[in-house]
Amino acid sequence: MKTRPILTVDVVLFTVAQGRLRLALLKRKRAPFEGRLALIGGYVHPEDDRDATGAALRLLADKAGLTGVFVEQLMTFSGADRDPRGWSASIAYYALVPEKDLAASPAASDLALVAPDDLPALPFDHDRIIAAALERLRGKSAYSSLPAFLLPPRFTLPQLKATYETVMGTPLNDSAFRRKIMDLGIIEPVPEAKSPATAAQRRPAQYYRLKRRALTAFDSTV
Amino acid sequence: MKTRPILTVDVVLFTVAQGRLRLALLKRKRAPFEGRLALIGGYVHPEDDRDATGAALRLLADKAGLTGVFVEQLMTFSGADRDPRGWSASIAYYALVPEKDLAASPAASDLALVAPDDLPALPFDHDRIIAAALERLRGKSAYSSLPAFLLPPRFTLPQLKATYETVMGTPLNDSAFRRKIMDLGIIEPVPEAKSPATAAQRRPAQYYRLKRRALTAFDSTV
DNA sequence: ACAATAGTGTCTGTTAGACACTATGCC
DNA sequence: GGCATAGTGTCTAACAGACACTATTGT
Repeated sequence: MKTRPILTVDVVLFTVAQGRLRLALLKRKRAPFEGRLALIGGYVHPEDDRDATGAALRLLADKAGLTGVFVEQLMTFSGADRDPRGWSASIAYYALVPEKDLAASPAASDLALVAPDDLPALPFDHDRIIAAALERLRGKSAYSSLPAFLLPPRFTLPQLKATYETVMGTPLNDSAFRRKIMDLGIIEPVPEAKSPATAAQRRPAQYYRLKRRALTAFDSTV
Repeated sequence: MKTRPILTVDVVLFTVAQGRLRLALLKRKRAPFEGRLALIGGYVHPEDDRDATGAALRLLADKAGLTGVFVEQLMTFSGADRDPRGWSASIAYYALVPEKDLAASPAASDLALVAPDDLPALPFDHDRIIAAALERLRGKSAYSSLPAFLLPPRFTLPQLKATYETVMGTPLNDSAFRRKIMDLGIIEPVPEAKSPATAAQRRPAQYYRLKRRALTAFDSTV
């Protein structure tokens, strides 16, 4: 048999930090493009990985020190020219992680958090992968609970609204947002749980959480 | 280096025939599952294929005798268990083709046209791939011109409406359909072109066509 | 009482569905 | 003129944005 194509996985890891949507890049430790910032990626390990999603989760654990992250397959980028090593296919994923989880990771210091507008020049076709991930994240956020995965397990509606606004880049109407999010039926109030009141935020807010289904990583068909 | 995973491409080829949505399956000519009906698929050929989309188009040309088909990447199915040959990844595509093109293909007699409700037992995880393709086709049809690729280059609005209804499986409101399709701005009337009137269809209908952009195969990011 | 944010109720403009209506061709 | 399908106009109900209003806390 002739040599098979290279098969890799790349993960676009999103978070919201300092009020902006950012993605985590990592300095490559090996050739090609050693030392350059790039997406979190690596080879599929057929012995270790149950499937490509498993490979994505392993990469997030090994290289970013993260477990229990939301990941979803984006699409596969392939071709003869995208990798100097030869014909390759990269199964791309995007992942959403709360800022605190990132900060608490043992690998936090390795990660460069950059806003999509401030991307450096990236190796391979990682700029195309990021563009596709952004488009998917924004498109899907409009009618799903996606941005909630950028928040801690318990969050208030004002926090959730702010996260949607950060992801989408547009301000939202308050009452319309509440109506829509409740109609979607994807979150539920946490009984008896209100956010602490502070000097700045007088009235406490009700805590909500995503309704039970995969709070952990999962792979959806859409 | 350890052995690399198997990389294949599979295509879910849709058409509308006898008023129903159908997909084309092909008898496998090689092991594993020789002689069984399955999706149109095969190995990626790094020497021949520019990228995975190129491989999908090559497979459609070689195995189904079709060129100029609309194809779009669906997602990639991977894992240790889906193929008896070992850890594999299949980059799945779906394709839309007018019934007449299929009938005119030299390979027409090789293709089995089956409705999604009447699928035989399929090898690999082809049932999952088909389920995902159906969900994508239906989901995306609601707000795009996708179903138009199931029709000839020139079509009437009643034909287009019937195709949407066949794909979605639900009846549509006539005037709302016209409004929406015109608002989307994806089709335009063919000047001076009306369908012939018949005994059954007294009044001729205006022909429309998709507005110029990729009428040929293309690969979109969403 | 007041400041500050959380949360609700209501008005209004836009849009999608229902459906009656008109238009065009062949017999 | 009648029939069959193409295509349009209009009424209405559902929904999203705007925004004023009430609610709840700490000082």
